[in-house]
Amino acid sequence: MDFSGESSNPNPNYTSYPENFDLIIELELPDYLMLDDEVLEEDSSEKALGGANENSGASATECRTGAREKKLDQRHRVAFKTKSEVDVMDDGYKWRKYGKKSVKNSPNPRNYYKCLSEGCKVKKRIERDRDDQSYVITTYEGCHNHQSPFMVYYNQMPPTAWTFSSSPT
DNA sequence: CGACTTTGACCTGCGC
DNA sequence: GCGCAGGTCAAAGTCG
Repeated sequence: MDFSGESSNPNPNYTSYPENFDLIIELELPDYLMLDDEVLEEDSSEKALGGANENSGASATECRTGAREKKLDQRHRVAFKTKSEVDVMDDGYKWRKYGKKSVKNSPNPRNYYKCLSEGCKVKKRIERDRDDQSYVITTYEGCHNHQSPFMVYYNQMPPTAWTFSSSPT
């Protein structure tokens, strides 16, 4: 599967999840299996941490850094599983690989990426499902402080130009 | 030559 | 305190 802008897009709606994607993916990507129970756990622990008010409506400006903030920020983590032959799917953001690590109990290495956008600290991890290697598990951590370049590109175009068809006509 | 990837070393958190 | 596992760094290598 190739999500790059110039090729056919399996689901054009996926471009709409830059900020609240933890919610939106579930609604817009029926082919994706949500694995974000970690996020739910963090939600439940929020009260114990003082009840910082930044639920699913949290904006990029509410991202935090630091020890306690880091824990809170994990609530901005979402994982989903996609059946794909390629490991890295182009989600419209620019990523730089910064690490690769073999994981215990998994024959497949885990790859680590950072968002290349200036000031954006979003990270993602990509690994193959150890039970079914035809699936790729992608975990996003943090929230972008900018729009997807892919989304900006389409925002600049008239709505009539929003054709995602790969038809050569 | 610049941008990006690779990969081994190092750091940190957690369980025992 | 120790060891293990996960996460990050940074130098070297690769590619366009």
